[in-house]
Amino acid sequence: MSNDVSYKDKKVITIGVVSELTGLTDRKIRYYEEKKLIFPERTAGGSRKYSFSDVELLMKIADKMEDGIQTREIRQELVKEQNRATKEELRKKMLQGQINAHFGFRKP
Amino acid sequence: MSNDVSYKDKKVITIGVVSELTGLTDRKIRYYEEKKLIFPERTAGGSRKYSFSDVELLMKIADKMEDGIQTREIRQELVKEQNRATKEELRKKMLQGQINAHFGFRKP
DNA sequence: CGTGTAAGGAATTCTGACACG
DNA sequence: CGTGTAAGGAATTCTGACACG
Repeated sequence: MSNDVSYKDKKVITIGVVSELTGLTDRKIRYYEEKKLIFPERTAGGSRKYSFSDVELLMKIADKMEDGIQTREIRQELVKEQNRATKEELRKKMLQGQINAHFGFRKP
Repeated sequence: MSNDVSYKDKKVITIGVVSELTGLTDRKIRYYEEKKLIFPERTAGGSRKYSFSDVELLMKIADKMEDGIQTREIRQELVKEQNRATKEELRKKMLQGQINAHFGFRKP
């Protein structure tokens, strides 16, 4: 189905590199996780791993923090965005279902 | 000019994750570097950083090693590939030069 | 030649807490 | 609330070398 998202969403970057990439301190990055703004995966040993998408999101977060927006609000915005995205995807799937129902669909 | 290559070629993955991703031991990964097959960058502290392209290349290398090909030969193949790519790029640039010469080119 | 491994050390990351404001 | 920092510990990575084949 999807394609090159494989890289952008793969969680492979450790916090030190994320810190370099975003200019944020480790402390801030971990704090935003605590506040549910970001969700890294972990290595077997417990080290955090982030994706390029996470890095982009962290930069957006940094901008909003600079604007004086609280993590609470940012979190709400993110949840809303996520809901919009989920709904959109659902809408697409239902439409596809209609199409399949109309034109029929059999395995080859 | 180029576009989304930004992610694929960005060196951000530490050797432990690369090891997970490729199934190769750290020892092997470092050895292939010693043999000039792969060229990671370094963090300030000296840790190696790889790109997704590097990961892909390592998997290709692993395949060839399984086929009993020596690092020496693999290296030669890689250099040839690189030369082909460089030539191709040069060819494109020269062609573009011809086009600009013919149709003229002024800054707006 | 390609790879495992033990060795010693340095860099990286982790958590929980105190501090300030 | 958001962030810095010192603390102690564990996981990660590094290099050079010996071993085997």
